[in-house]
This record gives sequence, C-alpha cells and structure tokens, in this order.
Amino acid sequence: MSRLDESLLRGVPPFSKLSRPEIREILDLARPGRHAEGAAVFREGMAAERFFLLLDGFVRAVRTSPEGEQIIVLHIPPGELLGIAPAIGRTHYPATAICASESVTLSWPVRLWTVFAGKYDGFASETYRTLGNRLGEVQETVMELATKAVEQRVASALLRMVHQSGRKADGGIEIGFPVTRANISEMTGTTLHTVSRLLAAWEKRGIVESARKHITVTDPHQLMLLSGASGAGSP
DNA sequence: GCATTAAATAGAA
DNA sequence: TTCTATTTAATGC
Repeated sequence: MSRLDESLLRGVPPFSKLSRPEIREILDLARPGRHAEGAAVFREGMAAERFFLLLDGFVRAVRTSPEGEQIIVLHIPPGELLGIAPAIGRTHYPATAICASESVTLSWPVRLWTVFAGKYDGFASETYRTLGNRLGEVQETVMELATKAVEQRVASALLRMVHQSGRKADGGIEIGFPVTRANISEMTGTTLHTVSRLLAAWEKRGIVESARKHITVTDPHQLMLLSGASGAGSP
C-alpha cells in the first residue's frame, strides 16, 4: 500500500492551514480514485456515503429532469471539494457528478467531515465558503435563464468556463476541458443546433475558434459585450 | 428569435 | 466501418 504524497494537499484551500503531520493524518484516511472522462463520481439520489476532493480534472454537476433531460448546473475545478451535501445535513447527493475530463480524486467517509471540521482550523469555513460560492453561481445562471436571450446566455456560459479553466493558447484562451455544443446547450437551456450556429457566427467575427470538443476564446471582451454583463446594453 | 426536424459531412474509435 | 460531434437548410410558432 503506497502512501499518498503530502504535496497533494499543499495549497488546496480546505487544507492549506494545516501542519504537515495533520495533512499526513488526513491523507492516511483518504481513498484515491481515478475517473475516466464521462464517468460518474456519484449519482443524484445516491446515499451520500463519501465526500470528495478533486485533485485534477473537471467535474460537472448534472441534474436530470423527470423527462430525462440533462441540465448542467455548474462546473467544479481542481482543488475543490465535491459531494459535500453532508456538510449541510443532506443524506443523499443532490446531483450527479460527471467528469468533464479524466479526473483524480481523494475521498473520505462522510462521518469524517464532522471530525475534520472540529479538529482542523479553517476546514469548515472553507467548505461553507465554496458551498456559498456555488449557490451564488447557480442563482446567477437561473437569473440569466429567466431574463437573458439565448445569445447572451451562451456567451456567459463560455466566459464562466474560461474563467475557471482557461489556459493560454495561441491567439486566445482555451477552455481547459472537452466541451461539446450539446454540453453548452445543457448549461444554457437551448439546443445544440443554436449553439452550433452561434459559435459559427462568432468564429466568423473572430471572437472564438473551435475544433471538436475544444473551444478557445480569441476576443473575451467582445464575448463580454455579447453576454450583456453590465454597462451599456439594449434591454 | 428560437425550436424542431431532417439530412449531410467529417472526425474518432 | 460504426459511432459521435458538428453543420446546414427547411419549416413553424
């Protein structure tokens, strides 16, 4: 049984304030996991038995409507906890966690969440902070869905992905995980056809470039204007 | 303005 | 080849 390296948790917010021996303790209790692209870390409605830390990769939280339609609620970047429903007293996972790219996780049984929260300084506050941030994010997208036009929604969705996963590529910023038009339609409440048409139009205008499953934003400022963020618009 | 349907093309496994 | 992602046109609300 190989031990996990302590550097894994260095600089990861929920654990950043801990001493070396404390990190050792936590790692010895962790179960490592690898998940292929498209695999589910856990599923909506399952009993929440473990909580996870995403070390590498991107995970999307997906909800399925009774009619079987998938909605992508939000994306989780590396370094964040997921499956922390137990922290707010929920016994079942509220959404399905699908890996957007190949992902690496650590996980612990939920009973340890309370132990960690009591024992380690900053652990509880950090998890509540990310919970709060996510609540804010879904509220924002709900607002957009209700008030904004499709073009603006797709623009904001692209910007959000760029912000949390963007990496410098030649001529722009590239979204750091595979995304299909269908994926984008699932986060914006439209169809893949409309997304395809919008991206084609934007590509002509030099705002984005795209290959299959790969999108780079070449003119973030124009996208921001299209998203109708704030400032001068035409409502 | 945007969804739906259908049909064609092209890349990946 | 077969499956999947993407594009494009036509039609309707």
